[in-house]
Amino acid sequence: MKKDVMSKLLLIEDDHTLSDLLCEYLSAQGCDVSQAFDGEAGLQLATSESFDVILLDVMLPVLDGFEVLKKLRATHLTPVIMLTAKGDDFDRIFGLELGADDYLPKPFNHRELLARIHAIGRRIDYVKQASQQTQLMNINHVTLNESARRVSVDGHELTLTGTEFAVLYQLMSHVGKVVSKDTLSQHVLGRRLAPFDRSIDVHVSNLRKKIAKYNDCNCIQTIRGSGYVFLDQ
Amino acid sequence: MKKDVMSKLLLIEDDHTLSDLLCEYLSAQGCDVSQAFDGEAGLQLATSESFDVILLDVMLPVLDGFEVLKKLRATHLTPVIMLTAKGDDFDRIFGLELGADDYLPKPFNHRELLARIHAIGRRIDYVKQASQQTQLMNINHVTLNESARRVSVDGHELTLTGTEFAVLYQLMSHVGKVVSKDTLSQHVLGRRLAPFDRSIDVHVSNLRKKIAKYNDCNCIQTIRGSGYVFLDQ
DNA sequence: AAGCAATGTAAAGGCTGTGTAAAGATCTGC
DNA sequence: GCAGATCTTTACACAGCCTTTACATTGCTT
Repeated sequence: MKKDVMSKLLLIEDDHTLSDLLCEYLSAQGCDVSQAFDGEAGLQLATSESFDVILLDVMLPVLDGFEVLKKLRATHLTPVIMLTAKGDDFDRIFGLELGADDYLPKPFNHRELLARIHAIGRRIDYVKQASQQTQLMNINHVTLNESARRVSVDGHELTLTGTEFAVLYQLMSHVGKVVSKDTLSQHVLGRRLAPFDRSIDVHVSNLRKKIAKYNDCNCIQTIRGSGYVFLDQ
Repeated sequence: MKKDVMSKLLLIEDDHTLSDLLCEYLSAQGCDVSQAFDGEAGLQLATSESFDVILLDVMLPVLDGFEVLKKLRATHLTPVIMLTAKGDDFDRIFGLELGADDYLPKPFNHRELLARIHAIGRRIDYVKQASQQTQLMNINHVTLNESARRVSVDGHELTLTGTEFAVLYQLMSHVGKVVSKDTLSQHVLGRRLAPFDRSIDVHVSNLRKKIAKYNDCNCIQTIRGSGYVFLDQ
């Protein structure tokens, strides 16, 4: 929901002045921006780290933007917004058909760029959210009914608070996957996890206690330094 | 990939001539297009059926495009591409910040519109695909599950510390390539490698010991003076 | 072969993340 | 405005594990 902040971006642009300017603006808007100044360096970075969005200039030394995009798409699905001085249709269409997500002709308004970055992030969040929706889950002795907001353990109904339910729902809808405390905090409490904030720990502790009353399956495991995971089996 | 054909579209546009023209073109390209000629009718259709993408003109009778978008977003997450005669920045930014996925100023090339429709469809497919498949690496007897943070050797589950997992992940995601200690230190420990810092060596040592317990494949090799490499087979 | 630098690895603090009880703050329904 | 429920903060105990240290070993250079 508040993913707006902290997009991890890669800016591939050979004009140092423009690159620094953009970098400064986007950083001020809460993005984490990495820079590359030619196609090869950009591709190298793009394939070795993972970014939320890549901003890719078309006119680049060493390897041009289209080449970078083509090679990147051979292995990676990272969203790409192409930037270009050339404003003609053909270029735009070519970029989009090669697999770019968006295309922004220079000169552009910085705020429009940010808005387009957000648009892509938002769409991805929506789809992820939609694809994880399930009504009734029954995993490892625990049954969770999403729409009725009810949970039972081996048939024994639990009395959970809203937050406890939300935590359990997050964990159960990602069975077997580690869910970070930050993710939990954002989805359950609606805020980033602040240092020394122990709320999530306490909710998990209470949740475990309530579940353990009827079955000591230890279904909620701690992954030190990473988060919590709901175990299947 | 094969989503190219048969996108289900809703075109909300009051100019009948343009609407029919677009409709004809998009249909010829294999899209299933519904038409609405004012904002209210469009919103009605948009909320009662489900579309892959909605093409929304800004200047509309009864309810303008922004209003339609705002009301639609209250309940639906359908992708929206806004179309407008007004080319100014503010309009575009406003639309994007309201929740539009893309923004295309008139007059536009039909092929560009199609390319942008496809770009959105493609992104959605990618995300769906990515969010339902667990990232599994299986190299040289070692299986690593990224999202669950679990590792097994010939089927035997390993108990790794967070740092050991991170080191192994770095090495395995660059199979066959030498990863320098400095790179490892930066990605795994979050700091440059300082002189006399032996942490990485120790973690690699512990990792090897744990893996060797189940299979002495010596998959992690030392490249003296350069770093470490995870060997395939 | 000697010497040096890079690496392997066991062991020992010491720091950090986590569990949990209890107190304090905030919300909610009446 | 009150009472009860719920959430957050605080505090302390504890375990895990990261780093350091020290010494052994390896491999390259001359």
